[in-house]
Amino acid sequence: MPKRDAPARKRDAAVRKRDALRPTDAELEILNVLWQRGACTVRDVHQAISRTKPAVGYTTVLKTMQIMSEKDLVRRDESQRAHVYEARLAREQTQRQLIGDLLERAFDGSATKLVMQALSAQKTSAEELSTIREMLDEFERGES
Amino acid sequence: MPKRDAPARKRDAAVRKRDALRPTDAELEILNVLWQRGACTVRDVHQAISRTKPAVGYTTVLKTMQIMSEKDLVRRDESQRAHVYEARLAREQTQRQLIGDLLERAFDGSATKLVMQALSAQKTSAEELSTIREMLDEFERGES
DNA sequence: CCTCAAGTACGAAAGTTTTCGTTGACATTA
DNA sequence: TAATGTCAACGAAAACTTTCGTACTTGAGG
Repeated sequence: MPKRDAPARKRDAAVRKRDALRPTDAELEILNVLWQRGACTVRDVHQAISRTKPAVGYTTVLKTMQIMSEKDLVRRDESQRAHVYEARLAREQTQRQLIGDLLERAFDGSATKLVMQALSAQKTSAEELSTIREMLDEFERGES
Repeated sequence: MPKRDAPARKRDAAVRKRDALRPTDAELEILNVLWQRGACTVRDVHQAISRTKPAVGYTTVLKTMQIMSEKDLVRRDESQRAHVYEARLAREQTQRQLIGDLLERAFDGSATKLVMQALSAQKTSAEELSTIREMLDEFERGES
């Protein structure tokens, strides 16, 4: 008869805590606001999101930000009545994490392939191409 | 009393059908096998995955592949007893889709920023850098 | 002190993803 | 043909995500 006993599968909250949590879509949307505007209250974030995305309730944003606080994706300053939230990681750090993740999951770890697809995913302008070229120069000086 | 009435939220399966579904983690793992080995039976995929990832049941893989078939992520040939599955999209297409998605969600649409983080996400070797440089040359010739 | 507005906290529901046990159909072979 | 093995289908549980209603708390004005 079916009855698997308490699988205790997957990462549990405690384990998850510090190991490079991948933000979900809704979380990333909130992080984008925090990165753009710096430390914010829930109301700030809610209003910012409402501008582009019409219908999402205040408490939905609040709840999500509370969860993000538990996951340690954001830091919360409770000294004021309206708590102030701040992204724990810099945007670039999270971006690298997301890319690293995608690299592993879909590109077999090959940054070259990823860059190649990134450039063909959308037409890249001449200026962008030369920006990237300069970047490569710097990388070559810095690393190898 | 709390009781929101049948929100019918989110994309429903029918709507989702054709519009560039983002494969989930488990789905992507299966797609990786299909891209690498071509058309496969469930058993093939299960064995391939078992090699790197120890404990995931056969029926789990089967069910996931059935769902992928419903979502049209894979095509299924039922003419044999052991159905044969094949990725519907080429690897590169899916990669571009995933990148496009990430670009929007976390990079404000800037491919340049993404490339920059991709290169710093992992140390890129000199050979890789020159490969990318060649790629840029081609792009410049081809496009602008 | 009382009320009102602005906040947070709580909990639950619905949606989505991942997991797998069980069943029954169909082959192979002893 | 009966036993054994392989497979797809089904259904459901558990984890994860998103959503929001409701209740409680607190500070400001009256």
